[in-house]
Order: sequence, then structure tokens, then C-alpha cells
Amino acid sequence: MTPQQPAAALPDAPTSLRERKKLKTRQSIRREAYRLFSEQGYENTTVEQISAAAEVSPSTFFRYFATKEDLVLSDEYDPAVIAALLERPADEPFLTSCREAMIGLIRELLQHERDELYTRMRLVTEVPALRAGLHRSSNNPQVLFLTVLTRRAGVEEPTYEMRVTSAAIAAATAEALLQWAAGGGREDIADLVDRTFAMLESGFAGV
Amino acid sequence: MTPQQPAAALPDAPTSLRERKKLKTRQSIRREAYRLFSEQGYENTTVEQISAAAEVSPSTFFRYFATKEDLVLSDEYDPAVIAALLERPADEPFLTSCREAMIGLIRELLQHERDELYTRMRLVTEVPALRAGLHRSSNNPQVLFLTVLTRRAGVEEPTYEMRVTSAAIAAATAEALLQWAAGGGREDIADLVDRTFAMLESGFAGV
DNA sequence: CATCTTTTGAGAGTTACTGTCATTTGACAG
DNA sequence: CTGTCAAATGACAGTAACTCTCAAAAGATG
Repeated sequence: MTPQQPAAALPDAPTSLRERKKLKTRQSIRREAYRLFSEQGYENTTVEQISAAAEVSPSTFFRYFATKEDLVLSDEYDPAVIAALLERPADEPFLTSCREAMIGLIRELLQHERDELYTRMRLVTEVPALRAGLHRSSNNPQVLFLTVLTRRAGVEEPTYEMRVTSAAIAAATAEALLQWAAGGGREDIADLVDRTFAMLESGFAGV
Repeated sequence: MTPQQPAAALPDAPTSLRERKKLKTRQSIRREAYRLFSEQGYENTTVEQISAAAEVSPSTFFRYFATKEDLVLSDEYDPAVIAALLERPADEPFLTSCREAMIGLIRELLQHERDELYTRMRLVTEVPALRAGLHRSSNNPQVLFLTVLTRRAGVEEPTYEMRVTSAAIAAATAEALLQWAAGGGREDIADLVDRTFAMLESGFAGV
């Protein structure tokens, strides 16, 4: 491991008034939405209610979030994940790169946004629509891994092997996060991720 | 491998007139739907159009298929998959059981319903909504594998290790089928599945 | 043929989204 | 401070996938 900078996981503060207002609106929509979700559930909460609570029009809601699912599933971590993966030595086994990168990022994330992450993952475990939505191309972690894998190999098109690898890693990682949320956030997530990758690396020897 | 009966992959013929009619309606809806999909695409085809073409009311459509996605994603293979998996020796590594069971089933399937399988997988590769829908609990292969794993271990609740294993296997198997469809159905699917499981078993050694 | 049960169709309602257009609001030059 | 332009917003109309309810049609049964 090389010594690290504080990991640019968080985008920098906006400058103009316009940008600041947009950010506030976005946060307001998210906050009100989560509040309503916790009070009456995801399915029983309409976009109209969320918009009203956040004091914007439904039109505006959909300008900020393409779908109601995106409210929960979209994040801004993609660039950080890609960066962390690319920082790993290119000759390291990809599984190792992923394990180290993911553990580092998640640790970072837990310090700053633990509650939000927990709420979100909790929702994903409980709402079937969200669980499926995880695999929509817009927020699919598989394409992230695939992107890095392809770039690392220095080729244009990913091979079949790369796709399978990315799919398996994405599925396993998602399972770790879901397990963490399902367990009330009490388990050590780094340990979960570690165990998960150990299984992948060992070819599921014990099972 | 034990010698096999002709694999009860297909449910037996219905008896009463009522049952025969229901089956015909179901097939008619599916057939007209696929025809319309191929003519104008999945997204551009409405349930109303499908219902009209199949000469049933939209109400009836939703009595036969819970959602428009289900038209493509639902199948009747689950019992066959479970049976094939349970036939394997319980002390065999689970990956081996899955590989053998899946290859056997897919071979069987290709002989009888190759065209339909191809059309469906093709649609899944091309329509993002369907790709995500693959992970809805109703048609999620992961829960299939998980069911068998749990039963084989003779426990009530699946362990975390079982969940990760099922998730990885399901993701990898899906990738094999999708790759087969994406390649125009020309590749040998048994070979694809074989390569896929080899990757899982080797711990993705090459990557 | 009469009756009971299952299947169907009609219709009204909900909700997530899309597209358009006029209005508002912040950015910026003079 | 003012006028102008671009970006953001809201109002509104429309679409399509469902859901629910109820009455009519059709197969099952004695």
C-alpha cells in the first residue's frame, strides 16, 4: 500500500449562489423523502408528497432525480471508486485490488456518512424494487469494475472473462453491504468484505 | 453421473377444457407479445396492444402475467433446477453441482425451446428494464441456489457464506446466458458455462 | 337443465414519469 | 443600479403500467 491522501471521496463546495441553491434543493428533497419513507414506507410515499414536503414542484423533483429509485440508489462515489482502483498496482490480482480499494473507501465513507449509508442500504434490503434497481445500468457497480478492468488491460472491448469477473465481484460486494444493513449495522463491514473476497479467492472451497 | 430419466422439465398436459383454454390464452398472449416486440421493440409496445392482439382484455393480461416484464422473465424451470441440483451428491462441492446441473438443463432446454430461449435472452440483453428485472425476487435465480444450499446443509436459515455463494453463481450464470444471446446464439453455451465456472473455481486466477 | 365456481371484461382510479411552455431567478456586462 | 441572457422552476396536459371492484359469461357438476 502506498501512503494515501485524504481520498477525494467528497466533491468540493460549490461557489456560486445558483450552485449552492441547487445543492440545498437536492438535499432538501432527499431529506424529506427519507423522513417520509421512515414514517410511511417507500411504496406508500408518492413523489407528489415528497415534492410538497420539499416545497418544490414534481417537475423539479424529476429534474433532480430521474426516478424515485434514484433518490435512494444514486450516489457520487463512482469517480472515487475508479480512482481507488486505478491507484492499485496493475499487476496485482484484480480481486486483491478490489478488496483493498473497497475496504478503504467504505471505511472512509463510514466515518462521514454512516447514518445515511445505513438508511439507504436498509431500504434496499427491504424494498424489492430497489434491490432490482441496483442492477439498472445507471447505478450498476458491475460496469464500474468492468471499466477499470478493461482500462487496466489496455483494450477497447471487455472480454467475456472480464464481464464474468465484474459480475461476480459486484454481486458479492453488494451482498456484503446488504448483510451489514440487515444486521443492523453492528457487524464490522471491513470484516464482511474481507470474508466475501476470501470466498471468491478460494473458489468457494468450503461450500 | 447417474443415468437419467427424460428430465421432467416440462409440465404435463392439462386435462379439462378450462385448463386447456387457459394454456392457450397464456401462449397466445406470449406469442403476440413477442411478435409485437420484434416489430416495434419492447418499450414501444403497450400492454393494451398486446391484449388487443391476443384478443383478451388488459384485465386478463394482468391475470396471466403480474407485470409486463414477467412476460419475458417468468419461466417454469425452477422446479427442474431444484430437482437437478438435489440429485447431485450432497458432499460434492456446490460449484460442481451447479455446473453439472446447469449444463444438463440447458442442453435439454436447447433441444426443445432453443428459439424461445434465444429470443428471451436477447430481449434481456437489450432492454435495461428487463436486465434489472432479472433480480426481482420473483424470478431471481439467486434464491433458487440459496434454497438448495440451505436445504443441503440441513439448516433453517441460510448463512452469509451461502448468500454470497448463491449471488456469485447466479450472477456468473446469468452472464453466460447473456453472452450466448449477445453472440447470436452461435457460441457453445455449455462451453461458456464451463469457462464461467472454471473462473469461479480458480478464484479468478488469471485476472 | 339448474346451480355453483371460475374466468373474463368493463370501467374507474392511482402513480410514476414525459414533454411543452411561460415565468422566475441568478449571472453578468455596462 | 439596470438591462439582458441563460438557467431553473412551475403549471399543465398526456401516457402507460398497474390495481380494484363488480357484473356478465362460460366451464364444471350433479
